[in-house]
Amino acid sequence: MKEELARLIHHALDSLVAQGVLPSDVTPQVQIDRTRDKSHGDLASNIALALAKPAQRPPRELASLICAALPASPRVSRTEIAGPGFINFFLSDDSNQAVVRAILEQGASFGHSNAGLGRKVQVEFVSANPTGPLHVGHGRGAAVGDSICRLLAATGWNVSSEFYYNDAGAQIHNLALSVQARCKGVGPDDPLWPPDGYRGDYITELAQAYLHGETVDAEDRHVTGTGDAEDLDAICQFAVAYLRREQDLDLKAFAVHFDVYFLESSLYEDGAVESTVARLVESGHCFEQEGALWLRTTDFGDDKDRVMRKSDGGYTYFLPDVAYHLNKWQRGFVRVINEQGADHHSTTIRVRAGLQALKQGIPAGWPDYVLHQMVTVMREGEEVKLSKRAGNYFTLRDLIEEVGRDATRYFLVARAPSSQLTFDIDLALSQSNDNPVYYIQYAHARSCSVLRKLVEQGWEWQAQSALQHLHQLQEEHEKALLRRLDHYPEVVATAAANNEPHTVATFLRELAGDFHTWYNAHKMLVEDSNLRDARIALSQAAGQVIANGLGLLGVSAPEVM
RNA sequence: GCGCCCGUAGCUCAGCUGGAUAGAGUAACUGGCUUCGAACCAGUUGGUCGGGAGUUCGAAUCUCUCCGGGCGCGCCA
Repeated sequence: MKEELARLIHHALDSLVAQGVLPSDVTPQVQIDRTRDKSHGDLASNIALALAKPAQRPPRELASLICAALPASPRVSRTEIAGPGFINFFLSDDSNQAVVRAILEQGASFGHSNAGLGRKVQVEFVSANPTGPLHVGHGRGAAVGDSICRLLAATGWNVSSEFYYNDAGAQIHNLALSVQARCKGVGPDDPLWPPDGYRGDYITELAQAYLHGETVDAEDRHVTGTGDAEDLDAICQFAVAYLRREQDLDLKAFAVHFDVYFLESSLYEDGAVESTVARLVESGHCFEQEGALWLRTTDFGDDKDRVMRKSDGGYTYFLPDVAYHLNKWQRGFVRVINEQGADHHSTTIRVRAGLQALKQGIPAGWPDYVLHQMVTVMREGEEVKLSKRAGNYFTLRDLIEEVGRDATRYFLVARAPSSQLTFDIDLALSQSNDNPVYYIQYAHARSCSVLRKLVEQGWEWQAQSALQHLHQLQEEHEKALLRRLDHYPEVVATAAANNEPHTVATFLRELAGDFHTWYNAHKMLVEDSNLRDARIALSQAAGQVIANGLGLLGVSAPEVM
């Protein structure tokens, strides 16, 4: 519809140029917005305000000239000039009601588009090291990252989700030492306890499983404990598999799936790290100092240079990061989105700098980063501390078990990632019935319920014939709902383009509100069969869009609650 | 000290890449179920969009500056 209006306006502007009202050298950006207030019509353009200066005419006068030059369209019922010079467009009933037909015909694919053109996009998220349970911060990453995947798939991208983890570094060594200590009956308060050991209770359980010779089936590996407390390598293998499996279970409970698990160790095994170093040296952006090899990342906007290879010969994490992202580029992902906690934000400029130094033709802003701010968990008015090495965890699993998957996902994805999030457990528990997610699901359940009721009363309803009667929808509440539904494809497209799944959540809250308001104001199962058909069609359409939108957030749309 | 993020109603947060009178939820108060599901709806109260300056027809939104909070500043990952 916006395109249609833009075409009409361009047509009008052309004729004004021909009349000499407008100078011929202006190339206006025609902007068309949805109006916030329905008394301003359905759509509005600020074109007269923007062109007032080059045209040397007052905006309102110019607006009336533009309106006069607009070609007639069956989709526009009238125009109006308002405020400082806005042109407001009131769309025809046919135009507004057409969305119901589109929704019922397209069903689950309504709102989908093809902006991605089938191109390859990768979304990397969670990427927790297998050293402990997933906490709520990981949950936020999972909810946001997974929704971004769903949005991209809905907008025509060929999506691959990826989980990157370190299975061989210093933290993993600490993990193995911690498990070994527990195997030997050494606790955190013992002098023999490893200095940076993991103190959580899950380490004890892990050690027991290892000693009992349990077999662990994780997503990408299967390991049986040998029970040998002296074999640190065996302990390490088992511990990684064990915690991977725990994380798998959490992610499964959260309805999050990964296409690829990428191991940091593979970058060393296949020589990617070495070849990356060689290429960087070749680039001329490296230098040696105090026995270490540095990359001059300040050449690419970093505030200080970075060490790649330490004086002891080992690599810093920076280098595998660059090698990993080169690998992503080589796999053909024209777009990559890294969803991470904001505490990693300093890596963004570094990774991009490293990629630029490689001179592989990688765009300067590649990859995208979505950085979510910290999640603070409150319980009984106090902050729950999330310390990795202390025992007092509050895990993602705990949260899902307490408030449910749907509510957890909705809460974690409904806020802009750039805002800090306070997750109040008591609130989520005690007022779980007032959760926005239930409010939205209830609207969906109601639309299903009405259809059931209709059948119970012996009436029939068929989409095809109902669509003949859409002109019956004349109530203001119905028009508001139609406007909202029509907005949905644009919400999805914008959310996908900007990596902003929370805007879908906001939209759904508003849509559900429109639905509930209408539902309470007007009876659907009326005697007038034409009106009844039309209202059920609208109700079905609203239910469909709610289901589609919730699907993008990984939240279920139950038919009965 | 430097970098990134944030500051909007008592509380939790939206605000569509600069638009018209800044919105929801929650809390408080007042109403609405013999009628399709009251997990709902209608209404009232609640604001110096942290302060100040700038850019322009127009700023919560962009720029600068100050104040306040979070995160990060390692030859750790």
